Amino acid sequence: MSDLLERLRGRGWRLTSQRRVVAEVLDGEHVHLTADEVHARAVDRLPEISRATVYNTLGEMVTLGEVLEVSTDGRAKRYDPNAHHAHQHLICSGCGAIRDVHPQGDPIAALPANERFGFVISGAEVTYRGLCPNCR
Amino acid sequence: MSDLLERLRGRGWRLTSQRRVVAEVLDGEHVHLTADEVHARAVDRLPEISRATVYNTLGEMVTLGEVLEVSTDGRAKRYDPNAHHAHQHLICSGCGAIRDVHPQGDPIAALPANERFGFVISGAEVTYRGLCPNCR
DNA sequence: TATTGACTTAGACAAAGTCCAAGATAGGAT
DNA sequence: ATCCTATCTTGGACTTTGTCTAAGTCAATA
Repeated sequence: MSDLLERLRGRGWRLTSQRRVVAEVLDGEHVHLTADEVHARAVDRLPEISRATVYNTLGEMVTLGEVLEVSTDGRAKRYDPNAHHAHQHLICSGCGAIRDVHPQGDPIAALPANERFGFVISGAEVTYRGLCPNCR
Repeated sequence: MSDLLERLRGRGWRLTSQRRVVAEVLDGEHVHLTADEVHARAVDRLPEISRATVYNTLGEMVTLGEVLEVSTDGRAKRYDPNAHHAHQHLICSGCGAIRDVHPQGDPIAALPANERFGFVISGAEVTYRGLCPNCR
């Protein structure tokens, strides 16, 4: 069983075939899929799995902090199973390709106290935009 | 006429009443409105303006670099007329409030060459998350 | 293996955004 | 000043993305 499922089971999740398949799809390809892309791949393995279940399952994984939601383009959300390794994203403005990247330093440290307006900061997401070698 | 409209006119835009109203709405409130919120406010001034025109107009302003699109929560895109002053966003996880913030340093400089994968980087967006004083 | 609350399903619904063909109009040409 | 025409706008249908509900199913415990 994948690490992901094992962690979820440890939190009281029922281990259903549907959840297993969603986890396998996320673990299997290290790309950033949309919910409907996850559903399409899940259907290959479990033809009767419903869209609602895929949406529910992804949402729960996000709530439990096992998967990250990435809003890349204002269209469909994408799901990133790499939640336990801090990283940011680099997106090609031409073809939409996404790479995980690791900038130096902590972006939160770059925000001075007088720019925090009394907020308690919990995180920072950095999205780099550019053109990949193919689209240049 | 607003600076925004003047710049757009300089680029060959026809100055229609609809575009004037959209620009006025964006200039008038320095908040980050969704397209439908812009439409609702535009209807107050020009009752027959259509949703499609508001979407078109905002999209063109974004293409021309006069307005920024901000994907805050994976739902509706928000539009930020402050495109000519570099800034980032701080979003309250509780109530969704958005503040413009100005972190120190250039986030692009934090991405080492060996993490660029041959991309030509054109920009970086930083989204800080946290809880505002009211939601704490 | 019986029970039960959690899970899944299909389909309706909602929200956000795009597309199209027909009509209107800004701004240059006359 | 008026005409012309490419550009712009409109309403409505359509698509995409996501949520909700009620009824049926099943994993895990006893």
